[in-house]
Parts: sequence; structure tokens; C-alpha cells
Amino acid sequence: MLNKIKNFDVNKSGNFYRFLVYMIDNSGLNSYNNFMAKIINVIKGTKDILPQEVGAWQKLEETALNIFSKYGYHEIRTPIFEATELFARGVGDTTDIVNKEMYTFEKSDRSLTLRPENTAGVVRSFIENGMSRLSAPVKLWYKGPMFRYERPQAGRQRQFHQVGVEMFGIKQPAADAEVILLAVNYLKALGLNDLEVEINSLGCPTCREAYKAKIKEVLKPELDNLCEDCRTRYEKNPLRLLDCKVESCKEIFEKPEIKKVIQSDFICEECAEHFKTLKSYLDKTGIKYVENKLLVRGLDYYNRTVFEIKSNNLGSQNAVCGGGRYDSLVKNLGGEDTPAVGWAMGMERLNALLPDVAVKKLDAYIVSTSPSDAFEFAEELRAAGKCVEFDLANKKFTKQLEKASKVANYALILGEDEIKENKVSVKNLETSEQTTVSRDMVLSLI
RNA sequence: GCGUCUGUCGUCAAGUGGUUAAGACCUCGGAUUGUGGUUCCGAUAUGCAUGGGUUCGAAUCCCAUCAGACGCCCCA
Repeated sequence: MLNKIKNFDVNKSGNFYRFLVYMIDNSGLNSYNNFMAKIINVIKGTKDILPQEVGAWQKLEETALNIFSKYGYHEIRTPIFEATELFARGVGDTTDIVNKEMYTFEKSDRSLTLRPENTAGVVRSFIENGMSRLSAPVKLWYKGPMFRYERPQAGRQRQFHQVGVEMFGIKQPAADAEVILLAVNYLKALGLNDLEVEINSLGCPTCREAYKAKIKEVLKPELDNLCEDCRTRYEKNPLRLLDCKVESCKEIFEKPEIKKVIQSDFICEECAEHFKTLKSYLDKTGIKYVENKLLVRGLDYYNRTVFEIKSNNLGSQNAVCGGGRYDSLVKNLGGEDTPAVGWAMGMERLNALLPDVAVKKLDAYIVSTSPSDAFEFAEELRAAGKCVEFDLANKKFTKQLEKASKVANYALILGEDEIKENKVSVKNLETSEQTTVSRDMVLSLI
């Protein structure tokens, strides 16, 4: 008895109190059977994907395989956790993702981290498996769960899923264009047409440094008037200053002398040429886009092209896709100098834009009083490719038929009369039409 | 990490200080021993997230904790 009690968490005194009340009320020792064990809930920021929702997910995954294959991309599956250092070096240690959002744990003197994104993992695999020796471009795609310790809200969870592509080995803007085209066509294939593509160029490290310096210079006198976040950004990543939403900061950025610097075309000739060519390719393929000079991505590894795809039908987390070029990441992680470009989409956000997919009905439900005959017949139909179920609990005929009408297109009645004559009554549950045929005819009817 | 709002059955909910906590859907059983999807009947919360407080009396008021939703930050 005491052992049984010990199995429950008596510290949650609500349940324990209820248990005591039961003991007193019934003044018996058998009543612990009525005591419900404590329920364990899903972890904050995680979700079950239930059978009625999973159809949309399957569609996302099937469409990904379908579309990406057409462009020659191959799926890669990397581990869900990696060395912490990979993300610190890959994603960048000035980012929020690395600084405060990683699920990190120690095991055997190693620091490991649940992946907050998958570009770093794919790059690690690219290097480790010597893919730089493969004929460029190397085109990879992935899908799977990612983990970030953030406050959950609409379109944001702690475990969420991304589908993404990475292309290695091509420095020409055609790679950027293909990757963007791929994103747009994937979204189109999902039936999502009214999304907005925003692009920008961050320039190369050289021209960006000059730009950063200019911004810092022109903002220096205003430093005290900026919000706290902006003052940190001023030091850490001045480019991020630009999309601040605080009114007082916006006003400062509107001042003519500051606006002039922000909007100046700071990128060097080569970068400008790259960006221009990219735009010409996008124009050629008919992709509509808007240039957004304030578009800066939160991961440190991007250079030149960055882009986002946004929807107006989501909450405040409205970006479904984000990506760009990261020419120095492979080298920074110890590989050969290899240009690369890619993007990731948030599958939960895509899902929010997709209509529900109905749960598929069975082809047939066998209604029978003889489980052994039903087993045999069901296996026969399943072997022929049909989806078939039957009652496993010896329920009454009417109950079986009721169940059939809920879950299947056809009821296959295999009663005593039918079994004797080796026949089956096939009932169309939509039209109520019923015919009795020999067993081998059934497949041609359902 | 900060802010706002919300927690009543598996789900959606009524109830805003008074005794046995409406109703609907779902589920299960029956009407119906071989004909469902319509109909009718019945069953299902010793309790209102949890703990404490105020009160003769609390789902209802107060406090704390926990959880959820949304927003900020950030990102997909």
C-alpha cells in the first residue's frame, strides 16, 4: 500500500489531498484505485502534431521532396544535437540565438547543444564528408525539428520545424536566383501565391565595415537618445539598428543627414554588380520582389544577398522564409573556402497558412461476427493495397456498421450467410447501395 | 527577460457570493438478436489550473504559484 502511494507525487498536495479525502470518506484501504495519478503535460513551447493535423505536415514534406528533386537537390539528415562550439562559431556569438536561446547540456565533459538551426550542421557535414571534392554545385535540403529557448507566441515555439536548402560552391548570382526561385516555387506548389519577397544586399565584409563605421559616426551625437536596445546594437551590430521599432529611434533615423547615410549605396562595385545581376535573373523568371534596405538578418554569417518571404496572414511573426548568402562560413568552420547560399522556412508558419487536410477514410470496413474470417479477408485486401479495418471487440452488428459509416467508404458484410456461400455483401456507405458478390469480385468494387 | 489578457468534463462553453455546477458536441450503452449516417432514451465533473486567504457560505472576491494565448525583444 505504501509503495503504491510512493509512486505518486505527494508534493503536489492537490492530488494528495483528494486522495486523503477519499481515504476518509471511504474509510477503506481499497480506494487508492480511484486516485488518479498526476498528469504529465507537454513541455512549454512544444506541441503534439495530432492525426487530424498531420495531413498538412505530410503535404509539406512530400511537396518539398517533389519540388526540390526537380532542381537536383538531395535530402540530408544531420543529428539533432551537435557540439556547442559549432553553433557559437557558425551562427555567431553576437546573436541572440547563441547568447540566450540555446538548449545546451553537458555530457562526458563535452558541451552539446540541441540545434537552433540547421545551416551550421549541414556545413559541418559538408566539410566532414569531403563534399568540397564533389563537382559543384552541391545542393542539399533538409527538414526537421529545431530548438530555441524563447517565449512562445503565435508562430513561435521552443521546438519548431524547418525545411531548408543549401547550395555550395557557386559564387555567381545565378545560385542566389535559383535558391529564391526554388523557395517561391515550393510555396506556389503548396498553393501559397500571395507572399511578398524582400531582398537586400549586405555587401562583402570590406564594404560592410566601411558602412558600419559611417553609421556609427553619424549616429554618435544621437547615442544618448537611442533606446537601450539600440545602444547595445550600436556596439555589437550597427546594421541591426536600422529596423528598430521604437518611435523615438525611428524619428532619429528619419533625420535627413542620418537617412542619407542609411540609404546610401554603400556596397562596393563587385557587390553591386552581383546584386544587379541577381535582380535581372529574378525579373527574367517573373519573380516579384521588393528591395528593403532595412532587411538585415539576425545570423552573423550572411554576406551579400539576404532575403525574406513574408505573409500578411500571420501574427507578428510574419516571415515564413529567411535566407541569404554565406560565403565565409565553410572556411570559418575549418573547410575549404566555399561560397554558399541557402534559406530556411518555418513549417509551423507554413502550416498556419495552409488549409486543413481531411483525414483519409478507409477503403473498407469489414462487418463480421467471425473475427477469424475477418482477419483472413482483411489481410487479403490489404495485400492487394487496400486500407481495411474491422471490429476487434465483438461488437454488435449495428455498432460495427455505424463504425463503418464513420471511417470507411464501403462496408463489407461478411456474416454467417455470406461465409457459407463464400460471398460478401458490399455496401456503398455514401449511396447505401448494396450488392452481394463472390469474394474475388470485391476488389473490383471498392 | 518584460508587458497584457485568460484558466469550469475529451472539446466548445453557461454560471459574476447562496444549497444537487446548465447546455451542446464527442465517446459509451440501449431502442434495433443482420443494416449505419436521421430520430428517441440513458451514462459520463464529490468539482471549476494548484495552494492559501476573506466569508455563515466561494467556480464567482483577494494573494501567490503554475499553465496557456497574444505582444515586445528576437527569429522561421
